Amino acid sequence: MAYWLVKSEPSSYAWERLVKDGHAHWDGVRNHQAAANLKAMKVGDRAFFYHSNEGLAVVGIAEIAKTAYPDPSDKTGKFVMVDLKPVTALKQPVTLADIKAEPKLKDIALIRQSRLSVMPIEPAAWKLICKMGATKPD
DNA sequence: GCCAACGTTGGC
DNA sequence: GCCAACGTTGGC
Repeated sequence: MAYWLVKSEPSSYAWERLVKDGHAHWDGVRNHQAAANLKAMKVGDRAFFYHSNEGLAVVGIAEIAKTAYPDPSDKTGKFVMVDLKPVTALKQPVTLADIKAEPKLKDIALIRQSRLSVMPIEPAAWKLICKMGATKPD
């Protein structure tokens, strides 16, 4: 199983809405690196759900419910989307400040490539962030 | 609201 | 194919 982190602005699609809906279409990605990460996702992979712009924290864990398929909102036909479903909220959100304050996490893509919206997470970093969020890794 | 990072576009 | 201009993202 692989681990990922996906970003969303709460004003466009918040964690609470994913929980309420029970699933989400992760569309709208228009960055090739992010799209490549989407294509590498497999059903059952886990992804941290990060709130950007507002909140600035990892708030929950989602699971990949469907692998990449063409994004109908993309007229060029080059980009893809996946489906997500909620697994659990973190008992305690892990903020960007918390992550920056942890030396072991200083090299994760969330910090190194601040604009990337879909990124892989190392298993060690996954476990650590779960621990910081007082939540079991699986 | 500002600005840094960075991807994309278009002129040459 | 280079590079300046411009647009977008996201932290502060």
